[in-house]
Amino acid sequence: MSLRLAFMGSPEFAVPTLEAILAAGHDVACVYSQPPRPAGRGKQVQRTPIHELAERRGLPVRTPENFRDAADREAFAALKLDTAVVVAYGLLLPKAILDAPRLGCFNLHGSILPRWRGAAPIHRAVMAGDKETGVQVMGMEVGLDTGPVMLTATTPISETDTMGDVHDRLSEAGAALMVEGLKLLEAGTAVLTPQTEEGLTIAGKVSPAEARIDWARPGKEVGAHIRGLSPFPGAWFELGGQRIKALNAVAAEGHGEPGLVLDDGLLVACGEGAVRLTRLQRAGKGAMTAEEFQRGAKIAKGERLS
RNA sequence: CGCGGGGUGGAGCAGUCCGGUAGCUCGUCAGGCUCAUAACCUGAAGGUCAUAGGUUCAAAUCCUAUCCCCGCAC
Repeated sequence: MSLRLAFMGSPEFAVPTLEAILAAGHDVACVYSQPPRPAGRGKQVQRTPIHELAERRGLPVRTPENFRDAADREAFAALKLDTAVVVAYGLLLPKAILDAPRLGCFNLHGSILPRWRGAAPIHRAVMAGDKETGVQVMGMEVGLDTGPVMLTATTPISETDTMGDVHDRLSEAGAALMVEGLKLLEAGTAVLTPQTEEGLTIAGKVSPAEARIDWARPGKEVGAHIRGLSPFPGAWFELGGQRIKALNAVAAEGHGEPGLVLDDGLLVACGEGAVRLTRLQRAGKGAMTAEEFQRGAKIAKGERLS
C-alpha cells in the first residue's frame, strides 16, 4: 500500500523528506516548487533544490507563481490525491488547495508549535538562545502554521550549535518523521492535537538590517545572534569600512567598551560580558577559522569593531 | 549583459600600480634545548605564481581570452 501524493517544497531543507518519501514507496504524482528565478551572481536563472531532485528522479514538476489562477487549482485537484506533503514551499495555500486531497495536506514545520510559527523558525530558535527545538508534522489550515499537530521530534540546541547545524539535524529528523506520519495517515490511526495559543511566537523573516551585530547587547545574546544567522545570511560587523561576517562565536568572560577587541584571539567586549569569534569571513573571501583569519587579516587587541 | 573582491608551496596572506633571484605568519619533517610542553632555538622539504596565448633581453607583475571561488544586490 502506498499513498498518492503531491510534494510541495523548495529549499535544501525539504530534500531529505522527498527522498525519504520516494524510498518509502509512495506514489509521488507531482512535485510543486517555486519557479526558477534569476538569483545569485550574474542573475542566473536558478531552479530550486527540490526542482532539481524531482527532475533527476523523472518526476513531473509544476512551478506556479501562486494558486490564484483557477487553472492551477483545477490541475491540482485533477491529480486525485490522497494527500499533499508541504515542506518549506514558500507559498501560502488557499483553502481550495488544502481541501482537494482526500486526506488533507500535511506540513513539516521546523519548530515546536506554537513557538515560532512562520517563515524562519530555525533561525529564530537559535537566535533566541532556545535550549531545544524540533520538527513537527501538522495538518494544514488556512492560517499561518495554525493546524493541529500529529508528530513531534525534538533536538537540543547546544551552546555551539549554529543555525546550519540545527537545520541539518531537523531536515534529517523531519524526513523520518514525515514518513512515519504518512504511515499513520495511511493506516487511519493518525491523531491530530490542536495547538494551544500558549507560548505563541512568530518567526518573521530575517531582514538584512537585523543581521548586523549590535555589540551593546549582552555577550550571550550576541553569540546566539551570530550562531542563529550562520551560515546564512551571516551576522556581520564593520572594521575599517570593510564588512566582515562572523559565522560562529561563543559567549565568554570579558569587560570593555562594546565592540572593543580585548585580546589577539578575537575576544570582543559586549554590553555585558564578551564573545569570542571563532569563524569569520570577509568580503570576497571564503569562510575560515579564527586562527586562519588572524594569520592574514589580523584584528589586533585594541581595535574597535562596529 | 546587475555591482564588486579574489585564485601565489599543505593553510591564511604580502608582492602586481612603477616588469629584474618568490617572501611573511602557520603547518609538516629532522635535529637541539627542556622535568616537560601546543613553548623556545636551528635546519630542511615543499611553488608549472588558476589556465591558454601575446608583448619583452626578462612577466606573479603589462595586454587578450577562458575556467573556478567569494561578498553585495536579488
